[in-house]
Amino acid sequence: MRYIQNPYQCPVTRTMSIIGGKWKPIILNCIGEKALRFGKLNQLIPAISNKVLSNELKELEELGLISRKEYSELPPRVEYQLTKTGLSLIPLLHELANWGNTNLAKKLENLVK
Amino acid sequence: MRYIQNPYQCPVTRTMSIIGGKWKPIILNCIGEKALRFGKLNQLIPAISNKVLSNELKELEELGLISRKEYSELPPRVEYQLTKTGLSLIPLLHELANWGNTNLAKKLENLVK
DNA sequence: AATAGTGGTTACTTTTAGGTTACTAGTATT
DNA sequence: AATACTAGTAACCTAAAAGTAACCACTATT
Repeated sequence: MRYIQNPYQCPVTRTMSIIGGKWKPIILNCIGEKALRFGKLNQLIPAISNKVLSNELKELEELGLISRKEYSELPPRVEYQLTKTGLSLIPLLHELANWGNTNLAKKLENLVK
Repeated sequence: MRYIQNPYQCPVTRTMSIIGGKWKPIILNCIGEKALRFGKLNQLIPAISNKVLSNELKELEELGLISRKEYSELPPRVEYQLTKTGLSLIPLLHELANWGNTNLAKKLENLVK
């Protein structure tokens, strides 16, 4: 693999830029196979602000990992779902989680806020 | 999985905190099966400054992903190698790279600097 | 008439990651 | 006597990510 020394061309770093944020893996995992509304996501992830949630959802949509369906009702209803690409990421997220649980559980306990 | 809504307790986010930086996956991948000196790493990854390289290596060492061997010679010689844990991460990095190449190649072309 | 619920936006501030440049100690070389 | 080599460190700076708090339109409910 060439150019791997440059983050902008490193495929791992590029993948990270999609799932590496503070909230993206959590959001993707929360949605899972379901269709969730904005408010529901906000409930499930109470520590995220609606501004950040809004941003992350927009980015995930632009990247083609989630789809946004707006129903013209009142009060408004918007549902978010994983796309096929988004779904294909879930097993990888679980592998990452497993690796972390196996190899870093002790090291990272003190990181927990 | 409980508490996944809080990044500090989310196993994916915790794993990300290890491999999610701009340089860590590149460094891990460069070392691979070899034992590399500081200067050699700096050559292989010319875009990283020695301050940042030094920091990253320290963090990777603290996390138990690489080992640092100092030879008391003059001029000094220090060699970095992946630990068993570090080596176990390599296949995961490749999976991430493959996923990105398959699913994001087009989306991310414009991100390349 | 006021309040609540929905899915956000706006403006501003703080935090964190990463970058730049210069510098160090000790010896060997020219 | 000056310079080079190694593996860094120190002080400072910048840009991006994330957080905070207030606000919006529209309708339904009390």
